[in-house]
Amino acid sequence: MSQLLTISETARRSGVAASALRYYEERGLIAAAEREGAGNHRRYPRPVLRRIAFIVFAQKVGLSLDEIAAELAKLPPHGAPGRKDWSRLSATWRGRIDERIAELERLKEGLTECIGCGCLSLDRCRLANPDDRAAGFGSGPRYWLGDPRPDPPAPSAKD
Amino acid sequence: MSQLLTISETARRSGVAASALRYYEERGLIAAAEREGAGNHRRYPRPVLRRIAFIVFAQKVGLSLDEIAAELAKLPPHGAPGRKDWSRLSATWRGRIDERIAELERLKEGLTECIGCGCLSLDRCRLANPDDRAAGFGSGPRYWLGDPRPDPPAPSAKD
DNA sequence: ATAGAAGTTCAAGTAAGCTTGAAGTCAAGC
DNA sequence: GCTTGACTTCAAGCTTACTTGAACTTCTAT
Repeated sequence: MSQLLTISETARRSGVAASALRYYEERGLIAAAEREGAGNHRRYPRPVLRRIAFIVFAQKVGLSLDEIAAELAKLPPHGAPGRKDWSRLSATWRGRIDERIAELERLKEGLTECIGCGCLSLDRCRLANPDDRAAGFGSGPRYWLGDPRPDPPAPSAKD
Repeated sequence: MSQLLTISETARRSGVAASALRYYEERGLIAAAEREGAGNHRRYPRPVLRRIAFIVFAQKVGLSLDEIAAELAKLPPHGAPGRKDWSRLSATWRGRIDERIAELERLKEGLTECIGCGCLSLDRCRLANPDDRAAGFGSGPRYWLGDPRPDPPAPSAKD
């Protein structure tokens, strides 16, 4: 077993399906070595495993593949993120994670206060919890996802 | 303006697009009143607004429309959840929210410990952070989403 | 030399949660 | 009575992140 890994070995060792690896390659997140002399088969240099670990981790943080691709593009094509890359990223990611946690905390509050009271008012909830879907959490109706509201909520009888 | 709301009014007041409301109705999450005498136009009883608020909130908590439908099915067709429904639900939901928060905290830890050290090892990350994608957080490669691993990670040279 | 495992590409399918478009109906105001 | 806008249904499209299948090639072991 050489320096270069076959796709199935990479899949086995990373825990990511071969089809996903091909997909990542197509999207430019990872790259195989020259295929010369390998009969058109992919051969991945070992550091690809770190790149894959990076991808999986970043997805858990909530980044899309596009965003991850943008980060990986700052590295050499076959390089994996090192210490300094991490210190740069970890600040950003930590911020993102904290935002998500904060959102969840607000939801928990809403569970008792805004909604537990029995009013379950959209107006109130929106006040207590404005625009917090922007982080790409869940899917939901598109208005709430950052589209411009066509009309502000009418100041009407409580519903 | 009567007891019954048109779809566009409901949309405006709930902040949810009319198309989404029709979709919710199709999925059985909400129901219009009899359409007799309204020329086949939908008329929603006022409590639908609370049901919609419920739906939006539940989505933020991370429930799928199927799960939300299951909850709403326990209510009368035009009724909105009241105090007692909430106290039943809030325990469950709070648990879910707490799980997600815990996962995010683990990720934050991984940011410094497991990965910040420079190893960025899949094996280590998996040990520190096992199977935590089950909550439907993010998408990622399917193996990590609860599919059986075809093979345990080989105890090999560190990568 | 040849079976069978593993690899390749490309197109199409999947899932969720909607949105959009086409084609037609209904209703209110002038 | 006619236009305009709101409404209807139904089918198809969109997005993300992959998976699956078909048809074919290549490596590995016997």
